[in-house]
Amino acid sequence: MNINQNIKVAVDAIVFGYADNKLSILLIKQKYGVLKDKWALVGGFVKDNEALIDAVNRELTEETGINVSYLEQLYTFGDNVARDPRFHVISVAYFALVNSTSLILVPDTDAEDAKWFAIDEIPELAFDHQLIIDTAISRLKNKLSYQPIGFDLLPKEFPFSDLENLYCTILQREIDRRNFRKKILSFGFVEETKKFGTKKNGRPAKLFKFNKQKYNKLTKEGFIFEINFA
Amino acid sequence: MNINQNIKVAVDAIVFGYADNKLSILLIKQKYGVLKDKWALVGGFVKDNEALIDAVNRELTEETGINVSYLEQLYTFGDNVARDPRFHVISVAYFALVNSTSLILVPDTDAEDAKWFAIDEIPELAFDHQLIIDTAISRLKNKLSYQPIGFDLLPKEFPFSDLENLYCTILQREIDRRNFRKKILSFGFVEETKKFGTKKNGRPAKLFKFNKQKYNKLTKEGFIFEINFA
DNA sequence: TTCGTATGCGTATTTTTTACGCAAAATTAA
DNA sequence: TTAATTTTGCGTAAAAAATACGCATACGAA
Repeated sequence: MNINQNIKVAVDAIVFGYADNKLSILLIKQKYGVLKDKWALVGGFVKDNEALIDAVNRELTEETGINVSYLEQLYTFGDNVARDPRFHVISVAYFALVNSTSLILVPDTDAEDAKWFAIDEIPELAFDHQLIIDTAISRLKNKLSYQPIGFDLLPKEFPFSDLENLYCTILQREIDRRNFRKKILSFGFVEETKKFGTKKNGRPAKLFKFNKQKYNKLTKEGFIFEINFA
Repeated sequence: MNINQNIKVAVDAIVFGYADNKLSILLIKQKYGVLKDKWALVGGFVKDNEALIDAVNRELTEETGINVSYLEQLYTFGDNVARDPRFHVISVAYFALVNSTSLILVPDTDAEDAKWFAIDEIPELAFDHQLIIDTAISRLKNKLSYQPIGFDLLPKEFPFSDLENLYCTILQREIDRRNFRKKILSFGFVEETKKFGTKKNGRPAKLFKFNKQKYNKLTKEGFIFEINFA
């Protein structure tokens, strides 16, 4: 069998972070090529005999040095054959979350500039990266309701109000504080610690933590995570 | 920028059909190459400057001549770099449904042999195609509960018991006939026709049909499809 | 006619969701 | 110091949805 095919394979990562009641995405300023000075997603070409997931992790390390707490394949973009003006490239996009204590960026490793952009302040992007981001946001919104990924955007220990605000912010709707708390606690895998958070005013809040082992155990027993508030 | 990359891009389609209370997948017998006589998914290499979705549709037409009623991207398999023994190939897998009136196969177009295999009678497959199928079945099970794709596996008009059995078969659990009917009908987009189905015994059943326009309209108004029975 | 089988409609019970009142513990303003 | 303000934490009642199940109906077959 003789195959003559000249399509390049890239990976891109949409890295989400959450801080100060805002959802942000990590972007890289291109330093070379026709796209110099344009912002783009973390990503690059896959190497020969390199697994896709290894390629993403490599790019994440090389370009940002950041440690993601969640990573999954999002979608493969390859219906617009002219998405890259240079040649035919398909991009396997990945969806990543980092917890808010890891939000500080290390100095650039690869002579590139990485920066967080709030979701509603994304600059003009290279390629079809805005489409990719829109897809990722949509996935994040959906997943939040049937998978406990919100915890991957928070520090290990957090006050309940932070979790609640995270849901409000990302889902863009109001939530009844008391019912939300009741529901989450009824699951049994969010446990209180003995610590208290320090806030400017108001009653000090107990800090809680997500017990992943317990969540996994419950899941194996048939528990299905689901949060829906009208 | 100079890129030297030698990765091939393929597409594969997992085509589901439903008949006689059984879920089946369409497979193709390989006639050439090292994998001669092995069964494989519908698929092949993407052409230069060909959109991924066009490649899938082309392969579906060339290899099966079948008309799918639902098609979506499933997942891109590229973590096992040796999944194809010949060279580095990543495969963008698609998930397809055909309604049971289109289940009859046309004579082979491309000197290839296509055949339906019940989900529990899949033969040994080429490449990592069993893994791809497992992923697809898992997706089908999930989607069935939050998207009305069951209708894409049935003929235009069907008795309620067929829909109910489809859910039982795919989700592999019992459903209360009466509650299931009540719930589906409460949605408002499954309408009764004046026709009656002909069965061997028992009371003749009204035929129903899925009104897609109505479903789309409700969805735009905020309706969210969901079926969950314990 | 009677029996077996599958359809079609209804109602009661349980569980979950939703709405919302209010005390407690802190900071800030008076 | 005291009162006002803010945020947390707990509870209870009403509304809605899920579940369980009874039973008449309509056909073919014995």
